[in-house]
Amino acid sequence: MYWVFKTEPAECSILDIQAAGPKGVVWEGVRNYQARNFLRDQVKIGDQVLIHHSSCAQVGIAGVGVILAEAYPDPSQFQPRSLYYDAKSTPEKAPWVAVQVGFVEQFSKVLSMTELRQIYGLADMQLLKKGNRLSIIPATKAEFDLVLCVAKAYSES
DNA sequence: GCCAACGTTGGC
DNA sequence: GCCAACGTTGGC
Repeated sequence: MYWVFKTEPAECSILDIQAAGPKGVVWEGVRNYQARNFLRDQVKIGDQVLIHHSSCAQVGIAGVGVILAEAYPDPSQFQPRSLYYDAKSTPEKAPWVAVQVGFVEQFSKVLSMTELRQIYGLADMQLLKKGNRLSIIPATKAEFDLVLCVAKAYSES
């Protein structure tokens, strides 16, 4: 499948994923049940992920990642010092999961939402829908390919 | 910092 | 299990 993962670049940017090397980064801190369900049940090894930078100066899709490891208990839920600590989590009953995300490519330019909205074929993309707050969003192959195509067009211009 | 759109909580 | 109040997300 194809996905859009939202991240705050101050936390984990496309460059951080690149810097992490072949092991990739731990995609942790998802604390929304709908997003958790996607992560736990449907995100599979080899799935490709559009990395979307949010809450920052340059909001938009910054590059591509790939799933290197499927859902396992999110370590941050057990760490009292972590922002993502969940006092109710126990090793027996751990509701939150993490995956491992590896680097594929960084776009030559962050694709903003206004730019993407202008692309014929992306009109129905969930990421672009008003009020969308999910941090793990499924995308279609057509949408994924189109976004890559737009990124490529920019890199050649 | 505004505010729309959700998600979560808790009294009943 | 309803629903109002409150909290959070996130683009702008």
